[in-house]
Amino acid sequence: MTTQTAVPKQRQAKPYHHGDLHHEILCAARQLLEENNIASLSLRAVAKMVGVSHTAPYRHFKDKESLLAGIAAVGFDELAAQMSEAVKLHPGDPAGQLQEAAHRYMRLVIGNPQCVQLMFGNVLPCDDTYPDLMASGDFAFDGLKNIIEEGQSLGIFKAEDVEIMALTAWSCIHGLALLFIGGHVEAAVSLPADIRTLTVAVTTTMLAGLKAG
Amino acid sequence: MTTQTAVPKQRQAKPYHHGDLHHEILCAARQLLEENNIASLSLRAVAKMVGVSHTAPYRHFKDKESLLAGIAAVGFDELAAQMSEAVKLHPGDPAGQLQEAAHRYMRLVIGNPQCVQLMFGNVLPCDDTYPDLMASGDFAFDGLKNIIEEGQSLGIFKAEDVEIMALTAWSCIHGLALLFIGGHVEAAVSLPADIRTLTVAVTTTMLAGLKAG
DNA sequence: ACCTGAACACCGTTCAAGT
DNA sequence: ACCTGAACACCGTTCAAGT
Repeated sequence: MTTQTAVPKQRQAKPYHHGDLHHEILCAARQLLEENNIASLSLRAVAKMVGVSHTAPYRHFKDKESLLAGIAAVGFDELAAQMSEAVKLHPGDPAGQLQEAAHRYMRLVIGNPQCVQLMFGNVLPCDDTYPDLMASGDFAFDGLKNIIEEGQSLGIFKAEDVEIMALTAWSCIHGLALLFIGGHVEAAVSLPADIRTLTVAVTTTMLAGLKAG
Repeated sequence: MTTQTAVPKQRQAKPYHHGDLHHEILCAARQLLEENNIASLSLRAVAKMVGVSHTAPYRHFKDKESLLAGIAAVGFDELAAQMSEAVKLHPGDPAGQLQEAAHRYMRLVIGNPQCVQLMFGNVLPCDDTYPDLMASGDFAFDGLKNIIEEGQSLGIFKAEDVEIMALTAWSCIHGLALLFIGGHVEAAVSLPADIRTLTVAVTTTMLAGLKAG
């Protein structure tokens, strides 16, 4: 009996259930979220998909809201990763970094529309209930500010308030992305509605406003 | 008995119930929507607030979704009204019209954040299930295009694609408004976070990009 | 015509109980 | 420690029945 108890726990064949239920619930919830909309995501459906009882998720998430916050946090992490990737791809070229970041922002939003609605749609509280939620968002915004500052020091961007210029750039592409996934761009623009063309056009106009006269 | 039946129906003291239950339900739903978030709006709570049974709303709205679409339609109507108001206030001054429209857009979004999330948050289907929903949105966008065209004919805006320029302007202010009500602007911008200042700054930059070189 | 009440299937959450 | 099943209050929706 003493030798049996020495066997490492994680090597036992599915002792009760999964090895990483936390992660599995998060993945299943993300998938179900994108399949329908955010209102019809049910904790019980997530549990059924993973194959556990409908009360099992409460071991890993305090709330339904807490699970939603977990999904949103993954989304913000991916957003921050895309932004730093855009910076790396165009060293010394702030305008190119901004264009690249815009395209990646659009691609991420269009690829995960419901997750984006969760991240930006006033579903989670803005206060510090979920501290790690906003952390990645702030990180992404810091990257944006760095791009603006580099452009200013190179003399190609106007020498105005960095935060406001960064916010302007963010607003532009964020607005386009959200209007697009809401179907409002297709309703408004008659001709091509090609995502890449639209992104280039909007970003170019925005850049023209940011650039030094 | 015959004289009694001649009394107009709407004068009888609350014969069964209200005179305009449709409108009352819509108003109560709007109020409850803004008090909490969109997920926790319940048809039964609306019915209780109005003072009817929880099945009465089904006489006036096919669905919960149909009620939500009704709320969103009111929002789009108000948006369109604000936009045409902005045009009237600054005749012959497209740049001023755009600034005015931006301020009114911001005010409306900040005043009814949950309604805006309903209008633009991928809650309702994009297809023609609710035809009058997008109609007001299109009307507002047409007004925006008219402003751009007037600016082009006056020679103060670039002579590029009107729809894309209008979409750029819309994206800018829409993005700022949605980031603001999501609490992301306060998290990002350190200093004033004054709405009017931000709106002027973002709109000015956007206008600089739209203007002819 | 317009509204009600019972009924059904679903949901989030809690809690004592199982291994 | 981790998971289950019964239980509770709530929800959207339907339908036969009331005035």
